[in-house]
Amino acid sequence: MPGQTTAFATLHLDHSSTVDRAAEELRRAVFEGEVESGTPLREVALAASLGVSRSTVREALGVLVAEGLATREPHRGVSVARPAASSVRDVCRARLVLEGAGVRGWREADPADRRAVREALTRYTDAVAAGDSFRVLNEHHLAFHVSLVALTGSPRLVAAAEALMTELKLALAQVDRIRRNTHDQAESHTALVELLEAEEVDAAGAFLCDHLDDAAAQVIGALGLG
Amino acid sequence: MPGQTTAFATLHLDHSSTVDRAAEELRRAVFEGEVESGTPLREVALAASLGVSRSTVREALGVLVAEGLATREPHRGVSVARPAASSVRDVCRARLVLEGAGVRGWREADPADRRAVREALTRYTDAVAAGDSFRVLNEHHLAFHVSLVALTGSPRLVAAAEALMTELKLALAQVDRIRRNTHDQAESHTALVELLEAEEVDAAGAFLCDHLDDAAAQVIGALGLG
DNA sequence: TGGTCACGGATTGTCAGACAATCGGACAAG
DNA sequence: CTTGTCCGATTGTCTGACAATCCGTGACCA
Repeated sequence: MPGQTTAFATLHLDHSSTVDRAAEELRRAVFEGEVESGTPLREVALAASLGVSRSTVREALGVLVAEGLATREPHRGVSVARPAASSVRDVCRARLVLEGAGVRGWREADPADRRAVREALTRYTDAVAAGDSFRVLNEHHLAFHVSLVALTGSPRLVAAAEALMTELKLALAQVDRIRRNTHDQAESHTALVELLEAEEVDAAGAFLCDHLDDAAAQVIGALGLG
Repeated sequence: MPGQTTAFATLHLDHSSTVDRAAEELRRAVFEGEVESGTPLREVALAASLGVSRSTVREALGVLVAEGLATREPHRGVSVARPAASSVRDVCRARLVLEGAGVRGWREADPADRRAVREALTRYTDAVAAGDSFRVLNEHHLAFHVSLVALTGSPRLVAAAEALMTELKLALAQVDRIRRNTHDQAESHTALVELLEAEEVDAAGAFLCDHLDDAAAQVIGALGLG
């Protein structure tokens, strides 16, 4: 029966639970900047607002907390996490380790993963050229960096990198009005990939190191945490 | 008012919630090998067994799932995760990146972190010499490896490493009767630290690479997953 | 024989409502 | 300025309920 597995490849069905959708809605609200950092997320209010029960809200809040987007204090509830300068620095240091490992492994990496890096870059630069919204630019930008980690071929490192990016998106959500020069960013990334294509792995690593240092400094500066 | 902050520094109070204790008990049961991998964790049965409500059990199960110790399939419930050969390999590859970063940073690391590595090693070797149980040996062994990651000074990388170790403990729980030669292991770790003390960072990195490859192969072999 | 269908028990996902424990603040008293 | 007490708000946990879903079993039919 050839073709059976590919026959209805375009069909979808939403298998998401109510908790998933609630968590996603909360994430969106956080990234969209609808709730400031530090805002307490009251269970009853959210339940009423989302039209679900308190149990469901509690579970969704647990997801947010596990992702690091919110913090829970016993008997005091969950509030949107407030990014500190130290955590931004730590995220970037950790990223350097993960992405650096990917960059160093460029030569031995799976060709498919290398192709994914190129594609992530073009998606990003295309979005910049198209003048897309700040949020989708961030999305493509961070996806590119994750694709570097994917060069290691390790799903767990990719998952760790995605967790870091989530935390970073939280910080970026607070500075979305402070538009950095995304065009420069895009060029910088193109240069990085060109170094990789030339197999100048060490140079690419050094480049990445500077890039992440810059990123940390910019975000911290924009947050006014100097 | 000098001394106020340090006055009652030794006092403690258990602030753990029922969910925390339930999750801890489940973890213990998993690591102790009381439940095999793949065993379904039924909510009502656990609630009755632990003497808590189903809501509490559900939340505790969510914690286990988030830690990777169990997997949840929609409408099919939570079961103890079954370690695959590929995941063991991936965990070790990821560990190599994290621990390798720590080892490479030995020279620039905080002296306190370096001391912590030495202390973790002696705790491990002491436990081996004292003929401690298999489980506490694993605990000390993995703690040593985490202390290597801590050389990076990044809490997030340490957290990621701890997540990996949790997954490994799950796999090790299944082979605890297959006693590996832990004495060799201890000597191997001592050799690693001696390389570090001599600031032979590259040699230490290569050593670590071999060590982790061995570890992966041993665990996979013991699991009979070839 | 082999495949489809319907049924019933078991389990999860979600809900509603309840109550004690805890927290934060206001306010009085020493 | 510290201590003690009260109160409203909120969380942590429990109980009970119900629809949706899954899985096995057996009937039914080509």
